[in-house]
Amino acid sequence: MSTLLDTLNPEQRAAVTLPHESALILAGAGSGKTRVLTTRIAWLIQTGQVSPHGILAVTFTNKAAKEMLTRISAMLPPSTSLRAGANPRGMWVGTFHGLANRLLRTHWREAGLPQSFQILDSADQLSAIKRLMKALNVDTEKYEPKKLQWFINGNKEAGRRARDADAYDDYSMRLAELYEAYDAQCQREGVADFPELLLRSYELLYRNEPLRQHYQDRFKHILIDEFQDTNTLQYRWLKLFAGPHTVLFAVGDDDQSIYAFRGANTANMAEFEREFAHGNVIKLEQNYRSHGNILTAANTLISQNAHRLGKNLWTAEGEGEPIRVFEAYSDQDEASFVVDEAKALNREGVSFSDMALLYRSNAQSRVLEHALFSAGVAYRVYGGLRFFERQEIKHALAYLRLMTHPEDDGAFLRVVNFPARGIGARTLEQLADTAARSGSSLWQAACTGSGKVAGFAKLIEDIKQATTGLTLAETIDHAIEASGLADYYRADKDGADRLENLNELVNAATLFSEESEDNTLDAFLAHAALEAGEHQAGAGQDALQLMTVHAAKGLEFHTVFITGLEESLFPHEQSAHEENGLEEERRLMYVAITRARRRLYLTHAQSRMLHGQVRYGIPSRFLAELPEQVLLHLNRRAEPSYRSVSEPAPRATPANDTGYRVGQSVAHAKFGTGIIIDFEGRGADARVQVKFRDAGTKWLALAYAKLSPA
DNA sequence: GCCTTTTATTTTTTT
DNA sequence: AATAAAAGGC
Repeated sequence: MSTLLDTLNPEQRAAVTLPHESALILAGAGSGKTRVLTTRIAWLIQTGQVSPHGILAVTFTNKAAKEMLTRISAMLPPSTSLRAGANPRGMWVGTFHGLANRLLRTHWREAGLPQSFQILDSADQLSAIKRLMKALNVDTEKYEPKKLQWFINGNKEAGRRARDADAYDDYSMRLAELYEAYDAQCQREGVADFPELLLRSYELLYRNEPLRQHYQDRFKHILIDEFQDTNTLQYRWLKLFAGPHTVLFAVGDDDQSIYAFRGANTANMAEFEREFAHGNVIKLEQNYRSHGNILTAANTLISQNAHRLGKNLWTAEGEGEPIRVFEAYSDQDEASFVVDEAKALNREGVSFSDMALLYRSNAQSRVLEHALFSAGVAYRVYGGLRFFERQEIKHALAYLRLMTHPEDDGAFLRVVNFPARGIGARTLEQLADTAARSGSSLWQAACTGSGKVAGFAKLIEDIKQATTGLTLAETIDHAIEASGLADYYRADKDGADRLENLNELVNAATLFSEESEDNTLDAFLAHAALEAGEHQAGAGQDALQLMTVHAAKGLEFHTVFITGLEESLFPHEQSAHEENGLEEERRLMYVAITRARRRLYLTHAQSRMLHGQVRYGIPSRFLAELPEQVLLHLNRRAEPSYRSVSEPAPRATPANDTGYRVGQSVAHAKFGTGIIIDFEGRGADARVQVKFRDAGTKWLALAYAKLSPA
């Protein structure tokens, strides 16, 4: 027992062994947050205060859930061991969405869903919305499908159905109407989008007293990780599980709240303190991860946010190395710098898997990947194009969905004519009419019809017949062949990759059957929707880790490269239009910095390929917000020293008599500093377009504007 | 009705 | 740059 607690500091120990009352743990980055959470679970079980059956632990990502299970089972004696994925002792550990799904699968009847209801991911949801708008003849110029999706999800995440939605003018009232129609369509087709999983299970427990009583009695302890990321609905969801005797243990860090864009509400922390913790708040401020300079940088940066609960991390470690700042000539130059440094570090003994290459948005990984590939450095990309979101996989999944749940019109439309079987727009219109008139699904209309459409229905039926009794993997394999998907991609000259991915899907199914206790097709389809990014080939190898800053939360590395530190990229220009957008970007930067244990690189490029053209950027304001004494500027030079061999020397700027060139930093008496992004005319007529750090982008006549090189 | 070419649009972050 | 929607030819 004591061994569990031996290595904890006093605050951590206090948190782990808190008596039987709810508490809020404010845990800074690297303060042992996950450790405290998992140790508390192990401690509760070992001291016999609760059986695993009575524990509910909620996380946000699948990665975190897996990590938690692994750590808990390592702390408990083998007899109590918990297989990853399965939970023989009945502990509930998972993401909000995963647990909501579990609840709805168990109580589908009470929740008013078909047993085989399907889950729509964001892309599925958007196409369902487009389909709806088309059927209702909505002007998609005036009402953009994306806007409607945003409206629906925003309302659901706030716990509001269409009738309660914020509607104050004609426009939003129309949106609310469409929201209602969308929900009706989903209900008709027996599908649920992500926020629906939560809202539906919330309503289930809210309305069904015996059921609520059952779960409130069952779960004695509820533990929540990353509490700052909960949205209004998730918080209310949690509260339904909490009976009068339930102990809630919430761990969070307001400085790491980076999901406001999907409804996360940091006010939940204050609310929780008032409603449950009653001043029972423990701060974990000792950081065990990073050296001093890295922490100083992080603290200084985050202190510039106005909205904070307040907290300052400290470390017992020394200052460590300075933070290295590198200004690259171009994005390619930046990439080769990173590759060179990573290789050098690797030679010094740091494994590639202990280095992370972070960026603000997924699109930035391309150039980096290219440089790594050319240099022969193994790397692994997290997120980005997710496996289960590839079109060939989506097609295959659509066939599988039709087999188990034929009312899924979205799946039907996706593959009814893919591969092509002579069923065109005209035919489908007629089919949709028939279906609408009889209030049935496209599938039912197809079955009663004749010709090619009926042939398609028969094809699905045949596949279903032929696969009864087969294993999950065999079923999927057969469906891929019989549907004609495999042949289609075999005939396609660019189809080799896609064929391979389809093969990989069969492998994923095999793996899933081995690991999961429920190996039905429905369970696999839910898994595909909920864990779209978890399946990635190439694990286990010593590879450099590439991911967005968002994806890096909760992880740590010996060395971290933060790339693309330019205005409008990081902070992202979109954030300027959002309320408190800049503060969220700063928290994001804070998260990025605090991922590093020993060494941190911050890089930015003068020019970058963006939207298909070269753009000139100015250094991110976040660089200026860091204390100069912890920084080491690796270069301050005009010429690139790092350039890949394949890349041609930078184009010489056309000779002109002005002494200025595109890409150059300049200072203006009134507008401050900026960078020249375009040039026009010569001599006395010469004008330059300058992107200023604070004053926006302006055209200036060189003869009048008093510019000076900066 | 199918398939290729052109045109437009888009790009934040995730369950 | 890359992809989706639209248009045009077969």
